[in-house]
Amino acid sequence: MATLADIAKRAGVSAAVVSRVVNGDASLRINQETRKRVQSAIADLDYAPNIAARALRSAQSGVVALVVHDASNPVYAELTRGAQFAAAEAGKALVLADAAISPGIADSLARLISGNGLDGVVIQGSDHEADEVIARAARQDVPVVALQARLKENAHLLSLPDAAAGRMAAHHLAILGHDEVGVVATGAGLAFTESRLNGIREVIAPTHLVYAEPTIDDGEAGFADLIASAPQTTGLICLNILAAIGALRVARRVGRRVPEDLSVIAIHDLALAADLAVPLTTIRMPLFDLGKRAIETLLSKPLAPTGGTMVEALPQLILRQSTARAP
Amino acid sequence: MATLADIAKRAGVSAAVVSRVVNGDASLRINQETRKRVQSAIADLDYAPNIAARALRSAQSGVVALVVHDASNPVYAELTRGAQFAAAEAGKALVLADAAISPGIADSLARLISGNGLDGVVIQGSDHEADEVIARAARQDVPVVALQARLKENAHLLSLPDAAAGRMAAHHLAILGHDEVGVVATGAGLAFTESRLNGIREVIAPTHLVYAEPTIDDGEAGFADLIASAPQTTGLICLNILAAIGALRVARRVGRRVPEDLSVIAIHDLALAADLAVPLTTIRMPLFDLGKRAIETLLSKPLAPTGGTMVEALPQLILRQSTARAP
DNA sequence: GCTTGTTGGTAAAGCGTTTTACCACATGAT
DNA sequence: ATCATGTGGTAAAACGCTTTACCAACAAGC
Repeated sequence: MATLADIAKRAGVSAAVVSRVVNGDASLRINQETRKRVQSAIADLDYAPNIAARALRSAQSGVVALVVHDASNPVYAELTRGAQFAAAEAGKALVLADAAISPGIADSLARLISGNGLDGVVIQGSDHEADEVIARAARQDVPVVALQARLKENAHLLSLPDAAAGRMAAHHLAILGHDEVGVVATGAGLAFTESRLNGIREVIAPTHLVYAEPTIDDGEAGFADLIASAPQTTGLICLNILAAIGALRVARRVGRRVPEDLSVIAIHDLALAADLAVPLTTIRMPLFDLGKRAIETLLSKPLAPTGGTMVEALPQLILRQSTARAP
Repeated sequence: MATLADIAKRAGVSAAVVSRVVNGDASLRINQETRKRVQSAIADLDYAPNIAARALRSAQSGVVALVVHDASNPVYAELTRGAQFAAAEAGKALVLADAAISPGIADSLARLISGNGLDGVVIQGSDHEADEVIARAARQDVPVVALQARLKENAHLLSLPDAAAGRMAAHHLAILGHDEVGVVATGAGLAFTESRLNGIREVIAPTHLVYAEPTIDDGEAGFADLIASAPQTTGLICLNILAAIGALRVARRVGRRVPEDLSVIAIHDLALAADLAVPLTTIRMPLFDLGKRAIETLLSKPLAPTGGTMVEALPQLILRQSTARAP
């Protein structure tokens, strides 16, 4: 409502002074009296700088975007929270874009980016849309942090400790004596999937591997295939907890008792995992940290150029009742 | 990168023409040839209008905010998705603010609002922070849609069919013959809680009522109280599914079999409800619609002034295995 | 020759900030 | 007097767009 000029008039100074007071310009030499006058004028008139004018002048929008490919996946809720936390901390607004829910989101983002409406974008998933957004961002010198993706040109890559998670899951089954271990993998062809699988392979050699989408339904189908072709399986690692829940459904249907006949461990944790028909043993991943670090990395100047880093926090084994000694 | 002036120069016209072409100004009389020239200049230079300049000039930011009080609550994920859908549809960016995760979010929002950075805000929950935001928005003529709240000055209220949900839940237990029905209510003092309770009371008279927060832990504590003071209870209505999951934990702990000894029905549905130790019978609420309608209402001109409406979609009974005939 | 209308545009004033340069004035030292 | 040295500011030009008015040129009607 009130503008810089209004404040200036009321305080009997020029707009420039007000601007520099508001922004805490250290190079401004000002009398304490004058500064007080300006400050009370600001308080009196309840002044707040116009966002658009500031953005126009300074070529900084104060907005960052988080693109996820499916926000309804509860696993990513933590990620989003972490990102929100860091964005709030940095005084930036976070806009959320869900590729699944908003078709053509890549276009809108591209328009935002081209129009200088974004100070940075965090992008999760590495499909065609993501590539498009990254390319666009690169041309405008908008920093990009890619999560859990393959190393890209023009983007800083941030990863979870996926190999460690794989190792942990495999190790847990190994010490329980399982030597017929199947894997339901999700995210075929994605970098983090490979890391998890490599982690597993460092410890044991899985006897069977199927790919599925990270959903309950698809985990169901995937594990049905697996158990049909490898009925001797006594241990199962699911790279995603939703897929594991699907697998649990199948196990019950085909009469495998969990954990007596079959041990199941999943990557990613959920509060509700404790309340499932069989409380699920999981590897909790530091997703909050991932989201937080993503925004922090994005906003750090200078942005580490096209590098790759991993969040420091470690995965954590959450022991519940879906795993036991091999029969 | 390219500006209006660049396009104008390349097409041999004035910037005004380019602007009006870009915005599809119907009152612009222009030769087809000229229009083509402008359009190809735009394509050639890959022009996109500068968001900030446009926002400054037109006093419209193209951004709407959605404030939820806890985004980690899976129940509200659907709400958020609906809002995103509608925002994308309308070509607006949606910024997400989580009161739980970002302390002082009210202040940041206030600053955004005062700085003309928001075209509207949807706010869920009705605590002090919410009131503050609403008051601020009102002073700047920024439209507000309040969800599931008490009717406010200066805000348009949008509700779920809460009374119907209450009726449905109660009716379901009633026809199963339950006459000792307890209620774990959430959101003490909130309007939608009262509506749900009223809906229940239209059908049956609950024999016992406790209040809890809509979390698993609190549901646990709440139902523990209830069953201690009203051990004859055979039917339980939880106004929130997380609370119901907590109640299920207690039931197991104290040796009440669900549904043989105790029938449990909850408001709000979750995909995972089917995979719980006892698959939970629920009333699914049209949360996606609520989010979608919220944004649509916000953006409709003129905004229905300070009224109240309800989403049209009805609650839906999702029958699973936590309810049965009264013993 | 005058009005009247139509076509196809243009000029220029902002919108509210930020920032770079510049400057008036006072004080003290030479 | 003059020169330096602060002190405490100011002027004005952008930033890129939208929009209101206005207008030149030409044709048609009479």
